[in-house]
Amino acid sequence: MTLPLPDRSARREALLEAADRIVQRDGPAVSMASIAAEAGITKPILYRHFGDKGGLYAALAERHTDRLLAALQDALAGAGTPRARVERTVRTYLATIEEEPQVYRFLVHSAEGEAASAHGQVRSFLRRLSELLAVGIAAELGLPAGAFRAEIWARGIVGMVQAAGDWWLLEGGADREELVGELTDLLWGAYAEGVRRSSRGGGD
Amino acid sequence: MTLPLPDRSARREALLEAADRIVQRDGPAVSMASIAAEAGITKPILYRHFGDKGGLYAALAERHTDRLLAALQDALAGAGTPRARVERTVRTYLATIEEEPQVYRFLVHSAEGEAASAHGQVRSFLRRLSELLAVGIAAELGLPAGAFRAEIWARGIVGMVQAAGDWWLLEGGADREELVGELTDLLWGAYAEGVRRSSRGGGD
DNA sequence: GTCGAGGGGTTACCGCCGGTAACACTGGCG
DNA sequence: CGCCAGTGTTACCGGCGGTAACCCCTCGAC
Repeated sequence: MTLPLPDRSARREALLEAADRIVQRDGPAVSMASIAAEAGITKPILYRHFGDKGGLYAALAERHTDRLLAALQDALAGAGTPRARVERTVRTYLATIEEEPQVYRFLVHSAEGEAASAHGQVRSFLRRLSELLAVGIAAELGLPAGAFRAEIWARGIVGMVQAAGDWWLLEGGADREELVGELTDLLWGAYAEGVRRSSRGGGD
Repeated sequence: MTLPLPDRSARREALLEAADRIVQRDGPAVSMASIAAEAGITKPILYRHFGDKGGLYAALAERHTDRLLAALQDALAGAGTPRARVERTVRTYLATIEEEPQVYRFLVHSAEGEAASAHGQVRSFLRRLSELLAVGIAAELGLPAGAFRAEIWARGIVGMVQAAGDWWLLEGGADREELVGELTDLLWGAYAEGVRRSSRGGGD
């Protein structure tokens, strides 16, 4: 391997996959030593690659976050009536957290306290999702970027779906379609009210 | 003091107040040693009183949770139109988290990971709030206790307000009344849609 | 071939945490 | 006086995140 990036990058990728395995097996509260053991190396190598625990968590979260956000964006931006798009997005979210609950727990739980890396804040999954949604909502309602209303709505909607999904997940995870229906109704009601109010005037 | 509870209870109260001071000063991630130092004693006494860190956190959270839940219940159950009651409840919630952000952070953050006491799960603030709201919603919609819809709604509503409030708080905390208005609109729209759908049939 | 230089890897450590065992002090009681 | 119970302390354990110091293997220069 005499590539521009000899094997640093591949090594890093392998380490992240090892970390991923161990997180999926033992949950998000995992020690650096156990990750290193899973990767067949020792701690200092991990630290040379990622700086500190926050750095590793951030790198690990970024991969999953990118993937999940892309899926959600596709679901929301696809074809269909607005209501169908909302429903599809909710379904995508719930299906993902049901299929990979450990990943989901890691993403939601990691940014709180654990993953405050030394160099710069880690924009967590929920934060990035909210930011994306805020842009979409502002566009949908004809509000300027960064409008207070759009920001609040995005945070509120994300929080609603996250909280409901969280409860549903640890309650057993049955009846996914029923949950999709309920959440879509809730969001749709809120959305309709918002459109009504927004078209009535008062942007920011 | 020759009361039925000699001074065990008073001592415990004093320890909790010391813990409260130190949490309000240093945030929710506080060591047992520093709490003990603030109380003027050493660690083993703390452990004799509360078992483990989770026990102390649970006792500390319970006081604040009881108080906050009572205030919210009063706000929701008071006089006025349904919309006014929702608005008043949201305002109460936001005012509280604005006035005591450290307490709020402690309540929301503590139950996640840190405060899993050895003897029994700690029903966190958000969980208790959701349970209360679920009962109220089920009654309001004429659904049986524990109905899936009421549970989902309660979790979703709590999550929405919590997420929006959280963002607003760390974004500077300006314009509380505007946030109250936005959240009330959102919740009201969702609620109206739900009533419509619920009266149309389909309970659980 | 021999010798340095360098870098990937390890061991062994630090300080802090939650949690606990074992000991010291002090007062009542026969 | 000896004894006991309770209360508080010191001193420790294992494990964590994080790091310093060393070790050894390779590679190029002479």
